[in-house]
Amino acid sequence: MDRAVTISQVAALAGVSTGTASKALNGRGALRPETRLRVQQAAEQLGFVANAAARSLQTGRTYTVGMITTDSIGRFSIPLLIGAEDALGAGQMSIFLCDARDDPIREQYYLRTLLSRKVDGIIVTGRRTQARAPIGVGLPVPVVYAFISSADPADCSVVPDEADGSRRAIRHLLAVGRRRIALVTGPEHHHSASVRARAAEDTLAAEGLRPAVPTLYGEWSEAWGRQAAGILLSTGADVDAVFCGSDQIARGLAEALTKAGREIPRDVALVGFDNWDVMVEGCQPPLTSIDMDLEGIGRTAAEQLLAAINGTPAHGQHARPCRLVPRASTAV
Amino acid sequence: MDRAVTISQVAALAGVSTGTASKALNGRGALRPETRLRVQQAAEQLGFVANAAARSLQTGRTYTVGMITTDSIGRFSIPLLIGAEDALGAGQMSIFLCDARDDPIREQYYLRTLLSRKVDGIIVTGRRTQARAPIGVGLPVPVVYAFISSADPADCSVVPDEADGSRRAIRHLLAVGRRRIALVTGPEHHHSASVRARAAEDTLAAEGLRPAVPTLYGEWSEAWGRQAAGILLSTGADVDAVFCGSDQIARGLAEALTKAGREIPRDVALVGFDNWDVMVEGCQPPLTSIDMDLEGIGRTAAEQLLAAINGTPAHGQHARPCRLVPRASTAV
DNA sequence: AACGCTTAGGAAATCGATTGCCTAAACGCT
DNA sequence: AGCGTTTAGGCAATCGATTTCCTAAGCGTT
Repeated sequence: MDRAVTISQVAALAGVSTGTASKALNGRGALRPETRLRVQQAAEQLGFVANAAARSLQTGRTYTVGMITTDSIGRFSIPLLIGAEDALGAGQMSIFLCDARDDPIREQYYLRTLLSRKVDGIIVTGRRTQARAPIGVGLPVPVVYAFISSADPADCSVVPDEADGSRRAIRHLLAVGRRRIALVTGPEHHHSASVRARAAEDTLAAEGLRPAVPTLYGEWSEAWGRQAAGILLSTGADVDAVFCGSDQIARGLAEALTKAGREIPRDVALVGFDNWDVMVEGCQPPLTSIDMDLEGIGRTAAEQLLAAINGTPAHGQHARPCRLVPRASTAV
Repeated sequence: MDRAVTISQVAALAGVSTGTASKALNGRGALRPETRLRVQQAAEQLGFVANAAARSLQTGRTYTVGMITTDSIGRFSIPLLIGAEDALGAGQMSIFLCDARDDPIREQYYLRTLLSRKVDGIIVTGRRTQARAPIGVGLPVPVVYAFISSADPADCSVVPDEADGSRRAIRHLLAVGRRRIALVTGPEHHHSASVRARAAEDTLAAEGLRPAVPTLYGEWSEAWGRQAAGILLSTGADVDAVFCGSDQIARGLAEALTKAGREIPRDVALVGFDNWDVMVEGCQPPLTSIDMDLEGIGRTAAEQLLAAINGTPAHGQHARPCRLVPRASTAV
């Protein structure tokens, strides 16, 4: 545990004033190249690292951003975080991660903390059931919502275009020759579930088709997928494909259908949603799925935040397209 | 975007000096209760939040810690992070999350950044095949390794006692009457795989038993689990239980065994490792598993870090016991 | 030689909060 | 009434780096 090195020590070693040392290290001012070099070597020798607090006190910038996950840090937050880090890391910014755990009190507490730390901006994220209330109004720093969206249209939100994902899934199933397509998804009150289902239905309708059976709403679990398989089988409906609201549902369905003697994809083709590695690869056969490109969303959100920090804020909701990743569960 | 409120504005509004305002807000000095209240109300009214940079410049403490994940932020990092946040949040500290992505250059870069931000301490985490080299020597702040351990025994590491987990798994299988137990796990060169396997073998040996077949090493995947099932069946060995090195392996095994007509747990009991919710619950039947209590490890690591920050550092490797979570796959 | 101009680098203010020291007022005591 | 003691709160230094302004030295020119 050494003692921290300050710029005055560097200046002293190089035989200059602290002001000159600062200029030398930051490439400012008019200095002889030789002096500059001398200071840099002194800094190197002492292992000098500038105190960020002192610097930000002077400059007003901290080069930090806060990331508040409103519900718990989960599977979805990781790629978002990685994407954001990518975009920010290049600009040398650090991220404060705050897990509000779906508690408004915690959320406001974290917001306060971030403001006291004078972050340059804030990214708000979380799994969405629907648009959320803005985290604050008249905040002294820009805020960008990622994955989740703000109810205030003046706020900047970056979200996946889930309807686009659904359309891709349905078009893909149609392209591989399926026509009797069923939809199995999560809770009806969940924004993602209803948006995805509706877009799928609309895409079918555009082809003059309807779901093979009325859309089945349930939960986001494998258990529900298995249960839904039973329901589908029991109706006797002649289904040749199922578009699922999540990979977990798809996987449960795959398991139960296989057990009941249906062969995937020959008898029934399957498409999931999320493209969650362990699920799509663990599924038998491997699962075709829709990828929301969460990393891209994280990256875009961070870029929007940087733009806002630099004075050119974007507004409104930015929907990013999804991507279909074909695998054996829909192979022709 | 309001302008930030400083303590001088609060002081002015309350009609006192900045020094007095500071004392009033921090409960220091000798002030009339009435004055204190007046300042507090002024602060409230203006929405004053102290500038953390200015404060830390003066006090030397930043109330922030850095968390560096050496390999990518993954499934294991989340509970660790949550645990750490728990322990630190209570003490009002914030966490800088840095993802080094298994790149030593990035790692050193992040270390530098954290030091410039004068974090009070650093938690290093990551999944590793074995103990890692210390992240730095003679650092000006305390460091605690979580989940992963440092090769330097003088460093403080908090890790799961994986051997303990294995013993619990084997004892549980013995307790439910199994004797012909097979072991299927990850790559032999992977520290966790070998430690878990060896502890399991030793526990069996202590009962005068040996694994039903030589330990099968492979990868940490469901695919390997399925493949291993095939191997077990083909040897014709009369196995009545399998202890797997991960939940994914166990799940693959469960699927393949069921398909081959074996009933779980009647014919073969299964124990996994990690207690990963989606795996243990998705498995049919639900999987008995070993929980390493990652949240507890994160919490303990943070507590150790706080202790070190407060001047009483711990040294050496602290192994924390695991927990067996019984489910249907080993039900009697 | 005297003047003006450029260049290199120093001195000091500044950012915002904390804190040690000091002083004026109020109080109690003889 | 006078003196010592307590109390309340102000003043100013401080943390470390940046930045503006300023000055001294060095140069060329006539």
